[in-house]
Amino acid sequence: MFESYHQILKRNRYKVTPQRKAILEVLDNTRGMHFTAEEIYNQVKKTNPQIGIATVYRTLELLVRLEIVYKSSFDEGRHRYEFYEGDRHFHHHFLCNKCGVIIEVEEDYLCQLEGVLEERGFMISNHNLRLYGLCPACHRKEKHPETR
Amino acid sequence: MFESYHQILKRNRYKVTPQRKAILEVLDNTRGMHFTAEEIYNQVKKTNPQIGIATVYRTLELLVRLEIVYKSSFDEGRHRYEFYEGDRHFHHHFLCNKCGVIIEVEEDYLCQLEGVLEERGFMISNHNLRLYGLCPACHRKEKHPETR
DNA sequence: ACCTAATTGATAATAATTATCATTTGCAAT
DNA sequence: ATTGCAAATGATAATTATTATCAATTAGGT
Ligand SMILES: [Zn+2]
Ligand SMILES: [Zn+2]
Ligand SMILES: [Zn+2]
Ligand SMILES: [Zn+2]
Repeated sequence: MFESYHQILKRNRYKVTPQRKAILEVLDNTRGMHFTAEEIYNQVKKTNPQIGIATVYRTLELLVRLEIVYKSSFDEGRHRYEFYEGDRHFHHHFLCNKCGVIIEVEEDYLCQLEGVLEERGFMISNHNLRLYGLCPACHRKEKHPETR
Repeated sequence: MFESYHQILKRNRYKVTPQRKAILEVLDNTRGMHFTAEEIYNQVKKTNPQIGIATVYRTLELLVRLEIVYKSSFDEGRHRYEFYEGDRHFHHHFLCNKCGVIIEVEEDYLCQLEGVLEERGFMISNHNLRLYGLCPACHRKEKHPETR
């Protein structure tokens, strides 16, 4: 599984450097999280203190190009990265307006809409859906404020 | 209709300046379009050559705060603005991978997904969906390249 | 062990957006 | 109509995420 990223790099004639391995390891250890380049940089520095942030940006772009990593914007003025789990139709993200948590939503439910559009002549290759509101914890607190 | 924006500004004790009127007018004349701050700046300069781009940014932020204007990111490294048509559940956007056109999609089709999440304890207040692929024109050309 | 093109780290450059601040102005009260 | 002043503006500096540059280092094939 971790070996396979090694293979993908070799197959595309990219070198397997300690920096690239360290960045892949951080991403692998934080599945389900959505980290910024700087957050990944700070994680990687723990094991590779000499690494430069330019290498982190370059490596992330490479991994995005190789479709190993998915790059998202949640409109915060910077990007977040996570392992690409291999679905062309990627999972959705729920963002809590109160606590800021990002929760992944695996259900698709867009097939119907995409079907309508394809009947209309579109070809849909991907989608990006963000849902906003209150996560269950914040929603519960809002309904029962006395339990705070 | 244009009067109402005047009213909204006054009601919230903001001054109705020529710059704000000019920016609202540009947005009003380009409904269905999705312009960047700079594009709006260039439009407004035609009637108000003295305007500064800082005023455009400030006014757009104000209008977003007043929920008159909606601000979107299409991951191009800058934002785009359009009149908020008053729906809390905003229309979707289709982006053509080939010609770059942005087409609005009015159909919702997210109620089912949002219902599932609300059963799970979430409260969904808004969503943001971007669809990617080929617009009908580009899709047709791809299927019949000889007609180019 | 050697060679060389790829990679790295430091840092400068870029570009969108925001902050600063002196000047101007909308508008409410006179 | 005139005045007073907080709000708004325009010019521009600052900020911030990201990209480009380039000399030094290194992975991986020979
Ligand atoms: Zn929450
Ligand atoms: Zn995710
Ligand atoms: Zn197209
Ligand atoms: Zn739109």
